[in-house]
Amino acid sequence: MSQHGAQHGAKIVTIEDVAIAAGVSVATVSRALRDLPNVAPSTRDRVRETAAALDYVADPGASRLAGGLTGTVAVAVPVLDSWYGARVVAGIEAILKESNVDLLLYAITNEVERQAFLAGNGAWWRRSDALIMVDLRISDLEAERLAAAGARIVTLGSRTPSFSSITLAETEAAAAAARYLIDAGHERIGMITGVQLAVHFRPSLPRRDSFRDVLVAAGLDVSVELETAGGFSIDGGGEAMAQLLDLPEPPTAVFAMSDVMAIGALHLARQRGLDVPGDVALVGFDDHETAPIFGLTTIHQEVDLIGAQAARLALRAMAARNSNDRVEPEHIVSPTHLVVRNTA
Amino acid sequence: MSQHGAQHGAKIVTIEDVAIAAGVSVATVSRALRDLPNVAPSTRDRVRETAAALDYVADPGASRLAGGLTGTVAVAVPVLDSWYGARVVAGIEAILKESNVDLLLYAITNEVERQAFLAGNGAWWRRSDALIMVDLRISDLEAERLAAAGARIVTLGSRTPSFSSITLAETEAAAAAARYLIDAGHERIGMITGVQLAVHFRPSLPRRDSFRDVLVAAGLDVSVELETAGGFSIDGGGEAMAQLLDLPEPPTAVFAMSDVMAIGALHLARQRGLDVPGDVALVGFDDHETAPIFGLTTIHQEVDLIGAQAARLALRAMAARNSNDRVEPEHIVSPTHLVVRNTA
DNA sequence: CTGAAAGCGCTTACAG
DNA sequence: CTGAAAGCGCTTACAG
Repeated sequence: MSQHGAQHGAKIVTIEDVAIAAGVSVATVSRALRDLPNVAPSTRDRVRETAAALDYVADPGASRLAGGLTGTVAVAVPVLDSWYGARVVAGIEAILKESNVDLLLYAITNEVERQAFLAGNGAWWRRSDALIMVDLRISDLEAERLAAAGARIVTLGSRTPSFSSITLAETEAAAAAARYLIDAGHERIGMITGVQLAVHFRPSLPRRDSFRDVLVAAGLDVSVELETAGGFSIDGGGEAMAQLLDLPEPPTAVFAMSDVMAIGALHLARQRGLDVPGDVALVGFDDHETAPIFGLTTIHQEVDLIGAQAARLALRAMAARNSNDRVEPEHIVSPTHLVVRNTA
Repeated sequence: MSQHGAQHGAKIVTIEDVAIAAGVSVATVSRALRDLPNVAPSTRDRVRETAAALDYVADPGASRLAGGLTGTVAVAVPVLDSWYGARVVAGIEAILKESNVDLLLYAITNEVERQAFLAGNGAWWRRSDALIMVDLRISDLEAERLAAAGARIVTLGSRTPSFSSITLAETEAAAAAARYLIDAGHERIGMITGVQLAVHFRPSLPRRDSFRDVLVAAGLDVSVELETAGGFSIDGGGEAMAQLLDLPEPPTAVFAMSDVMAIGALHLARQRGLDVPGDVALVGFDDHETAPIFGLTTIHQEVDLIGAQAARLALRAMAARNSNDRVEPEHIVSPTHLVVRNTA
């Protein structure tokens, strides 16, 4: 006997075991278990019961090899250990688990990795039935190519014509934040963006653009020195804030494009003895779990829900493979709203 | 032609393509690429080059089916979207990526899932070469059985004789916290534990026990009402704190077994107009990224390092399968230390 | 509605 | 040191 089976020694139940026990052929077991047509209802039931009794689960590797599904969804995230990233992945996992689908996790941290990942020599391609890309840049052309090659993808945070997507209603949200600050009488407003992190990281761009647009429309100054980058970290947020406050003519209000950066900014302002919002008003983005504690005025987004929705879209894409339909991409825009607390 | 290959359409390079291109048999390619003995150095080099040129990667499913490795490590965590959980997973991912090993992620949230997971009908068993269990309870007996069945496991946060492990030097740390508070003159000390979360979640137990031991040794009161559970959440920490403060004779110092709970506790104390540490001193555990911002006195642990170490142990366990050695389990104790800031 | 057979891409004895 | 062959556990045409 080969060494095989000796390693992860649990007596593995194969499709043949089920076939014998149910008194049918392996082909019938295969069909019955996957709900394919042309199986007598009574047979289907019997096979199902035997399989359940035997605790049978099809080997994903063998299944895929033979042309079936792997029962796996790949998830690619730029930053795993951020509040947002972790929550989205957790949200995805919870839904996949319900359908008994496994999750293959990839952290794609830079452009080189991103390219290699999408290129196709990447592993997800042969190990999963669908891919969820979290806040990873993808051009319409890239998406089109991948779709043509048969990839099943769900994009989160960016949108292409080819794949289902979930994007934030952040244009509206950022605009709302801008209007709120303008209505409060601010005329010099700074921004802490996240761009430093990487070119391939989408979300801060529309956020920034729409915020800026409102300022422009209101005739306010939007010169470059009013825009700093905080790299989506606490310390980065603090440094960005310092830079803004050190300006000859510092802003009286600041919009930070993530709560984590806002927290850093808030801390720095207070360290300098400034009153927030008295001396500088501050608006964040995310509604982080600690936002209530800091009394942070911020833009709320439904992070948990987003993950769940992405998972459901991915599941739908997998299922479609069975029926061989090319599913019509579905585009979800996740709502956001301004939560006014004490910093603005 | 079957539908196969049509789905994830990228022209997949197989071992046969490499064999033909290199002018050898597939067996030789297989051996050369996996560094098995009995391959002429020149052949090995040639095969390697051709494989690289062709961007060949062995199909993990096929490889495992035939008795080889999957190139995958499974990771099981109780809570994915906690500061600790996310960081550990991120730390693991970073190291695995270096070796081109994929990560299969499972959230194991309750005892039922835990049992099913370890039982062997769980999917990781046939999909990965090793498993990293993060803060999941496992008895010596369970571990022994799994080891006998050939499982390759690394436990993080608990320790068994059978598998390599990483545990925190938390006994010392908790004791240090206790002594620190006692030396500061506190005679009535409360605890906010995390136990509510679940029985299967290890870490808070030794933490609690050793803290308690020092109190006992110092002759202090350790009656049950001084111990509350905060479920590892901000709000839970706040509620636990409220409970302690509402005691007829409230504690003058509190040890929260996670920073997140400590933050909730701190917030609640301040909401009640109490001065920290003037009215109640507070010590946390973790050294969370916001701990400096809150000025939280806490116990620092090397979360990033822990993940990396776990990944390396798992990689070692995988490699050992090749040489068929049963690796001697390695037990790492990760250092911790008290960081004194402003809350105690 | 069901089964026998081929084949997916690998690895491992077995010969040479 | 190398190759031909068997087989891992599945799914899918192809017959019936």
